[in-house]
Amino acid sequence: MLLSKSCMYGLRASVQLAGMKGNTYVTIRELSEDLDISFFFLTKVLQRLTQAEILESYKGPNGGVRLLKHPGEVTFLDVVTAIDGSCTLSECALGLPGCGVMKPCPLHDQWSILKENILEMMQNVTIAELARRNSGKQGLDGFMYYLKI
Amino acid sequence: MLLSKSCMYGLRASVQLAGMKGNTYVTIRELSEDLDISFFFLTKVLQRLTQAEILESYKGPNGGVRLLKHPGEVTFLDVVTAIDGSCTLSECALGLPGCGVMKPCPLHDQWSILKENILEMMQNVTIAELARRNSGKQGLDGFMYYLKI
DNA sequence: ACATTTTAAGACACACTACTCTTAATTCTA
DNA sequence: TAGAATTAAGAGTAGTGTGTCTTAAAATGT
Ligand code: SF4
Ligand code: SF4
Repeated sequence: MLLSKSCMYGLRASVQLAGMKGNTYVTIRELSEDLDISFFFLTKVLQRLTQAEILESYKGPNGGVRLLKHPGEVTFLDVVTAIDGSCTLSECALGLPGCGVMKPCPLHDQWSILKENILEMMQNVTIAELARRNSGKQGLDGFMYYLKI
Repeated sequence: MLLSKSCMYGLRASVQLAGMKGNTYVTIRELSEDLDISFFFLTKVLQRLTQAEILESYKGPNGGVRLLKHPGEVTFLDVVTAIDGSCTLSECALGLPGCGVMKPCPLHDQWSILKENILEMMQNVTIAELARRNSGKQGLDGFMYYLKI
């Protein structure tokens, strides 16, 4: 699996938040129900996004989490690195000690291109764009489309 | 990490074997020392390749493992699937339940192309080709180049 | 002040990967 | 036939990711 489950959950939550009108606090309980993710686990994941200053949290009644930055300025990669650390793409094909550009493994030329493509996509796609693509499917809001039925 | 350690080790061993003259049995002990991999762990990994009929093993003195097929007919993907099962690429970006072509997630169009590129590379690159690219580096055989110095 | 709502933080269990070691089975050689 | 070499199979350990729960802290409203 390229991305960890924590990452996927964080992405789903971020996109869901980006797709909501206004930027009010949403409870993690509500998010977890909409996205069909364990409340306890999602709480842990979103704490990392809060620490990374991608989300902002507020305790107490009417509290919850919300996006701290404009969704157009938060990239797919931002969320992934906030959760999984500096990306799962650091090592790769043969995982040789001390490999790299100076000492490329026999797959490096091809592999580094593929890796670059993935990284580029992650850097170019914002959660605002994902939310936009995700809106208005069969009248169901956001990810409900996938989960219901 | 895209590939498991077991996979990387299996690939390194396969490429090393493909790069050797003749197709004689090589002891796992020797392979483990050349590739700087734990003997015990490499034994486990290579057992899977033997079960998958990519390698052939022979017990006793002068025994060891060797390639069963011609290295030009064993792809990168063959080795990966033999070890990690039907590939780490099955799920991906958002890992939504019931997603896919009919119900694409907001990243599917871009992501499926990247995924296809990786799969294509894995299917097109044989261990013979990797061994060829890996030969004759600074006079050191195969992966010794990376490990020594 | 007090009860309620909500996130934060930490402890815990489970599964899986990575790794280690022991024993059994097979084969060769003397 | 005895002993050494070698892989096969299985048990055991450590660490990490995933998931659950409990307690603490903060904010609200009465
Ligand atoms: S040489 Fe390049 S492709 Fe090969 S393992 Fe290192 S970073 Fe990856
Ligand atoms: S819709 Fe496509 S890209 Fe998205 S998670 Fe499913 S298979 Fe992956």
